[in-house]
Amino acid sequence: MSGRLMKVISKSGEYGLRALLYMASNQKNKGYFNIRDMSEELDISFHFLTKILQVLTQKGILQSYRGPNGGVGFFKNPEEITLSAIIRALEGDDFFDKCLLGLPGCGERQPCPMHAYWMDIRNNLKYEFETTSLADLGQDTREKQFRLIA
Amino acid sequence: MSGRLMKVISKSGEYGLRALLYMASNQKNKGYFNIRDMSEELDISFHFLTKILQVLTQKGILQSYRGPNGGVGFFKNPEEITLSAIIRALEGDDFFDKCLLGLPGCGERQPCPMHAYWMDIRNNLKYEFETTSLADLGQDTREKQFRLIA
DNA sequence: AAGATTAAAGAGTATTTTATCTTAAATAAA
DNA sequence: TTTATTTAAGATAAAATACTCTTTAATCTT
Repeated sequence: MSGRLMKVISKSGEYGLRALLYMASNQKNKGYFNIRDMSEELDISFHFLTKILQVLTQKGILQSYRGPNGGVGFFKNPEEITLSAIIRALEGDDFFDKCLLGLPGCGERQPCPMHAYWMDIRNNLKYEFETTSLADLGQDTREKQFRLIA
Repeated sequence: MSGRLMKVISKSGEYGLRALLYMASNQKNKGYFNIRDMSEELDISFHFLTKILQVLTQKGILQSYRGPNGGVGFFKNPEEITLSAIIRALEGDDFFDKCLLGLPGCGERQPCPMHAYWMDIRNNLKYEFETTSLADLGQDTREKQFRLIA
């Protein structure tokens, strides 16, 4: 029962977010990011990362190009990509609506004991995530040289 | 990549918390709660629940008794059991200290891009969980007849 | 057009989490 | 002291998540 940690997001979520932060903080105006290079830079399994970025492409956050000098690039402008959109793409659309106790259909009509309490916290988190853009985080990462690897 | 939800706590965490809320909202001044009965009442696998409650006993939140009319009861007064203590017992002691990106050793000295931002959110959550007692939640549950089952 | 490069897709493996089943140990009651 | 009851503990199974490997499709270069 120990060893588990506040795992708000899955490994896929962690890796996807790290990749996006990497891309946003290494703004190149043209061209695509090579996934192999990124996987080595970030020390993430290449195939696994590929699949995660695929999802982000399917969700309309990234676009991809095959062939020599191919890779992935932003489809939307990082200014318009919220942390919320990223997390929802990677973790599921109902990410911010889940009951703390895991009860299905928990809500105003049939609340669990934690409902009102947890909703406040959740909504706060939701607001924070909705008002933070990838561009902001990327700029911070670049300027303050924040680390993206262990 | 869909179907995953904001899983702040594991199934063990959900079940353990639900059981504690059940106990706190069914205050009997003497005697122990029978685990079999609770497992049926809450629709949680008996053996799994037993193991979870075992952990809460080992962590000094509950006490247990074997044999006829045995069961589990509070070791500490629910007034003095914080939500924080419960979550930490069930999810690990470092629950509120984990990096959103999963980077080991993330902190002031070597922050990830999310560190300051996430720390604020985490600390807020931590504060909320530390200032909420099981007795309060249990009283609410009883008075407002909140549900603990699907 | 042929070959090289790169992401997409699918199948397969490993690890972790969740759940079950069996046996042991403690306690109580007859 | 025997039997019934109940939690503890350990072994096993199933499901979910994380990761790897192989093949395919798109694109570029020559």
